[in-house]
Amino acid sequence: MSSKIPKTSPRLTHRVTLKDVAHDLGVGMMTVSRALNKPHLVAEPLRTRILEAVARIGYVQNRAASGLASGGVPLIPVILPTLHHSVYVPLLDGLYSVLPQAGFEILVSCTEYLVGTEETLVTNLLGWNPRGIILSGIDHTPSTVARLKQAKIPVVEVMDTGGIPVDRSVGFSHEAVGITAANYLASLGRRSIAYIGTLAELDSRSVRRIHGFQNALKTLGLPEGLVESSDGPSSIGLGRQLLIRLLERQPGTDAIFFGNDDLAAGTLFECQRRSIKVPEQIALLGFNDLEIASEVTPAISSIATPRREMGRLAGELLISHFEGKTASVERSIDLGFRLIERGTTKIQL
Amino acid sequence: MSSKIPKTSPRLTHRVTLKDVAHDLGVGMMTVSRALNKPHLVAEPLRTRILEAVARIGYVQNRAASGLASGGVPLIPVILPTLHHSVYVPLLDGLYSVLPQAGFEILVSCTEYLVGTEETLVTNLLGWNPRGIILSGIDHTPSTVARLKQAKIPVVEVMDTGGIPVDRSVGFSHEAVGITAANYLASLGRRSIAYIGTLAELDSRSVRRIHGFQNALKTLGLPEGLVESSDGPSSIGLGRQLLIRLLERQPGTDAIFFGNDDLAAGTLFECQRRSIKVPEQIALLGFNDLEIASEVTPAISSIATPRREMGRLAGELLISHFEGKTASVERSIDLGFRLIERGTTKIQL
DNA sequence: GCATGGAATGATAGCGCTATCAAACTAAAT
DNA sequence: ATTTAGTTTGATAGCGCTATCATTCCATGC
Repeated sequence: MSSKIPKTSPRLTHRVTLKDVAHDLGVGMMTVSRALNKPHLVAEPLRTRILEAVARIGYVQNRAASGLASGGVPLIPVILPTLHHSVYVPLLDGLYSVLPQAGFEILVSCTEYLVGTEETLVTNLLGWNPRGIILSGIDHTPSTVARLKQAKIPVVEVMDTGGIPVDRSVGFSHEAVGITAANYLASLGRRSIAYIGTLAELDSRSVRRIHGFQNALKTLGLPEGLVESSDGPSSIGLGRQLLIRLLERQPGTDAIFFGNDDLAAGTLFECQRRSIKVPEQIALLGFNDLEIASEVTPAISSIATPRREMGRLAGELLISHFEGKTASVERSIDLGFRLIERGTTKIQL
Repeated sequence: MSSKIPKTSPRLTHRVTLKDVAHDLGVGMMTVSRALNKPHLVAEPLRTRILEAVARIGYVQNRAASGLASGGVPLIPVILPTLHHSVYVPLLDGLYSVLPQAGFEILVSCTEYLVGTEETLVTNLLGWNPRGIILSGIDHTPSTVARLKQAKIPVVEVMDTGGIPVDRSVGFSHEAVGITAANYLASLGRRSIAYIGTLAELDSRSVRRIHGFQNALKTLGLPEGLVESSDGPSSIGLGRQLLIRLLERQPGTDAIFFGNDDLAAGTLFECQRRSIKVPEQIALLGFNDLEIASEVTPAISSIATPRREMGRLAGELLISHFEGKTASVERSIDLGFRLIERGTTKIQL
């Protein structure tokens, strides 16, 4: 025995492998593999013995080996902008409500709106040979798009519509949101309407929202909406700060549309501190319908976005793709949005 | 053409492999692999040519193959309770501030406090052969612990201290938090002190906090603290509801300690709606020092927890382990916490 | 001139698993 | 009994990469 030194290095301590389980039972590796992955292909008595042995020995499938051998990993990477506010969490919820039960694992990554991050992430994530991928937004660098197409896997872009999706997209029109916001605030008789939001370099959705907003104001013959923005992540405190800056620049502002509800909440709190009457003096319209919007007093009017629904649908699109019945669905799905009137735009009885 | 049917199935379309790059340049695969993973081992002119070819051809490393061949994946899975509130996001920030630059990818999973999830997740995640793993909490099923030990990789448990860590732990004592809260509220002259929180089946940290809280009250000779809890995820709205239930059960409550700041905010909002004076009639003490606590008026006193620091330190512990200099550090690190007095416990000038 | 040694590159053998095909066995049909 | 078809199991060949060892090529020093 021990005649030769093994060719391979003494790796991290020897792990239990399929072979160990197979030897233990005196069956072939393939049978064990089947019992685990395609149980219906193994006859009952054997299958039970195998599963029992697997549990007893503590065998855990090596995902790298499995993925390599089978040419792909049952994994769906999701690239979100950030988790620093709760905006994208419902999207994950939606995904989690359908993908795991179809046998897919979800891998969450965030760009934090940093330039170049998406491309790096996409490249890395595709290295796993995932079965599909979910991105947020519809703006990607050309080489990112090339990579995605080269990967020949289904791609779903969420959170936005418009343009030609790489593969499929599920979202809503941010431009339309901006228009709706402007028209609504104008319909309340407001004339000096501003926008408060964050404006990270890569946040083209905000840009489109602002674009729609400004255009609608122009169409209405109203003065150009002042945009007060910062590049930090959206937060309550930032909403406070931006209001202060805004009022310095344009004290007569009588309505504000926000890029996110936490900003609106910050502004509301600052207004209360300064005894500015909301909505009498300034009307506030938030975005995303986060929990805080409905919980403060007065409750913040907001534009609700179908984030959970988007996640669910994105997941379902992928699943139906894998089941081969994908042709029927249109490539770009617009889920719309909903304006919710609350106390910061309407005087409550 | 098409003389033989290939032995292997026509996988997902042929991907660019290392071999393709090597052939393109007329060099060995190993040299390409080195140029990518250990650049210093490849002489300058060749290295540049290789990297150029890689970019031109669009080669992406197959992570499964790489992980299989090298006996592990530069991946650190992190198992958190939930992302449904922003409590754990700073922890991720801390991890992201150190692990990626050391070459590790982070894989986030959540248990959502569901029974059995952690064990399943640990099993699955270990299947990737990660180099280390980060868990939250110090309570795991025996078989989870067995699996972790069997994996022979560094494990860091965050968010809690006490007991014997599987490997290492970084956190603070929830029991001590409970004691501090009770003592502090009592020191303000409060006598009917309650607790409002969530109490998911697996949230042993809440249990320990409540335990410390109740014990401290007993030591002080105060009536047992009423616990009003729910098993849903913590939220502003839930804080409102739980206050309503609490006041029905014990109208004379003059101080409340919360399991999370969003609950405290909900209670504050409900108090304001009901014209209950805070802090005069009821003092509120939150937990975690979330942004909302400092932004509402009156600002909510809270117990700040070092979540970002925990993440950073957990990451650094792993890194130093890989660098072999791990012996010096104690196995369980207590980072403590900090009581922040604000308007909901002290009348502001 | 010829060892000596280091640096750069390449050939080879797996890593642990699954797809494939072949074999063995069973049951039904002829 | 013998074919036919279906079911169950096993042997084998990679998946694409990296660890290892062998080889080649130079510059040194004696």
